[in-house]
Amino acid sequence: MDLATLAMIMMNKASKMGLPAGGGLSLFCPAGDLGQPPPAHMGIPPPYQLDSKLAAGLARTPMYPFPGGTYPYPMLSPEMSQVAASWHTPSMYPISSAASGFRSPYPTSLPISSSSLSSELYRFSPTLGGGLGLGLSPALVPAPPSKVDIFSHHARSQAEKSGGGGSGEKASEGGGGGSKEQNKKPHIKKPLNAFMLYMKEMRAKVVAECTLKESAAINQILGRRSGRSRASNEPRALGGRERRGTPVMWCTRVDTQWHSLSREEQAKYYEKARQERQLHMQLYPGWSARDNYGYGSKKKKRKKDRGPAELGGIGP
DNA sequence: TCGCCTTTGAAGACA
DNA sequence: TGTCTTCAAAGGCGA
Repeated sequence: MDLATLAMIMMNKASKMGLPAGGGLSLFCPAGDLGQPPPAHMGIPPPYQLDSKLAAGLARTPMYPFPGGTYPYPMLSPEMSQVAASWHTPSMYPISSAASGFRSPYPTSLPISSSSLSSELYRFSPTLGGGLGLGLSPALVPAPPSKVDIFSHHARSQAEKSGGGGSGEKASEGGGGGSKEQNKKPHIKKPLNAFMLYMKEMRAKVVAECTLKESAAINQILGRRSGRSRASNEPRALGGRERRGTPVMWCTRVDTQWHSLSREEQAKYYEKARQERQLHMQLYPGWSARDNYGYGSKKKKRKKDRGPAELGGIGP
């Protein structure tokens, strides 16, 4: 990526930051002059990924506005910023799996080794977020954290994985109680998948066009498959809402279904999701989706418990 | 205040 | 290997 391209991305991002979410999505532009949504990395709101409670504590932390980023990407060094920006060039994936030591299912091309990541990146491990100036620009951080701090999250994660160190942090730190552990260990959220990224972009549009607020209804609109559950646009009640007597009217004012997107359009989001995963892996090496299993030990979705009728039996 | 609702996709767990 | 489960976002709403 040349400097001009990079500058353009940054300028676009900057301009988008002031726009309402979903703004500029030509797909719904009244003028309809473009007919193509903007690149997927253009319209995502500012980064946010940590648990909201934690995010509140980090609210004052300057974050690198990674285009389309979902995580609280810290203010990276100029070098890392360029790397992050360059990830938006197709086929440029910065991870050197051999060097970094964590899985990398994707081809790599950028010459980033573990040394180039070094503390510049690892210092932003969420473990450090509490008191070590997470996200502060390097210029504002008087002294880099110790090596132990830098790798604490990674080390702990690895220990937990290997089973060594005994049930890892959950047992040693949590002491059997999940809440205490959560207070100590920031909750690193999963990277968003393609559909989630798409939903994030389109939500505002659906809210505006359909005057809907309920996320369940919005998600249903965005994710519905044509012919899957309904042949027409008659009002439909959500499962739960139906039980509660609150039918959700089907919105016909926008055509926002994920499945109605062209392959190219969907590919943008898949690509973006892939970049998100790559960045997530770099920011939180050693993190595993398993780490979030049972987070809060309350959200237990049990789709299997739902009746087949609720499941639709109308899947693809 | 907590958890459900709803969607797709990624990834871990398990048989 | 295939299937199942959980979790990501989001905000309203019932318990």
